Amino acid sequence: MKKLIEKHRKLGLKVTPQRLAILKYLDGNKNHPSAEDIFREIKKEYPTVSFATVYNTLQALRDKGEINEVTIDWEKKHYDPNPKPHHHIICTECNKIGDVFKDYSEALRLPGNIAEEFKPVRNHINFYGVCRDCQKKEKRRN
Amino acid sequence: MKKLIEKHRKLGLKVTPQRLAILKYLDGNKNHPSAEDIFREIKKEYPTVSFATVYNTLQALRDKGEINEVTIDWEKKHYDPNPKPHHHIICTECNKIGDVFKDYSEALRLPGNIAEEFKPVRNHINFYGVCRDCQKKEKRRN
DNA sequence: TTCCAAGTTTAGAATAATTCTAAATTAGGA
DNA sequence: TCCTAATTTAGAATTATTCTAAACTTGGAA
Repeated sequence: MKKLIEKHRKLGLKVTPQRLAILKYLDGNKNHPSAEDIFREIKKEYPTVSFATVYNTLQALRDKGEINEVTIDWEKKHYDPNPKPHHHIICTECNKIGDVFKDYSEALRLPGNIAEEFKPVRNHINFYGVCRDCQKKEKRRN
Repeated sequence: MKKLIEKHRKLGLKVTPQRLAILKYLDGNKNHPSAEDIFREIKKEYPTVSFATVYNTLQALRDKGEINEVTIDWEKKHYDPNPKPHHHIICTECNKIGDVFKDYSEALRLPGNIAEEFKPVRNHINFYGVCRDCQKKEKRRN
């Protein structure tokens, strides 16, 4: 709590109550919330909070490298407070997102012809699959 | 031309003039056009064509597996008439998209813990980099 | 060749995530 | 305590995409 505040002051971010609420909500959160998820949560404590505040804060945190924008869901961005690079898997049935902590970088060399056209900087793997819950539902249907 | 028509009739798609124009525009196109790119092109020949037609056709083709939706650009979808699975690289400066034809699937095993939670079905790698033109521009600026 | 049902096209409205605006407020260093 | 730069807010704007419902076409069948 104190640490959260100090950490963000040091980053040059003013710590407003709304921001603090967002920081607390994100801290350690493994659910890959969307901006709306965050907005709804913060609204409970600060009923007048606006979407702009949520987006502003998320952008500031992203620019400071504190959070990752997750773009595996075409519908909307999700936010991941784990700034360590990693990959994601999404359930094609329910859109649940999971983390994939494994460094594949050795294997991800670009073929020569395209390496001439582009200087690669980073990469991200999107895995698509079916989560446990949806596998169960599938079975029930059959 | 004749082949394009026959091929799509066989897929159960009615071949209208607008569709044929879209098919011809996409055939062999390596530029990863967006829906708007396609719309603007078709509009030259069919000034009353609507976005709905472009999107309908693209969806039909996608559902038949004839084209791939490319989602590497968060701003908008792009369309790739090469139905063979492959990966993409996007220039972080100008959003130009390139194809990466290499099968990485052997290397992309999921770690055990996440494999218990999700049954993987497919994957797609997004590479981010800087294209030749933008590398040149960068140099000029320095 | 003609007919017709199912599929397609169209203009425009609707949707939804995100960004912008400009005025009011607040954090936090001096 | 003050002050300025950053932040918040409500609401409007933006943008890609989807939806709607009426009019029109396609292509197989009679």
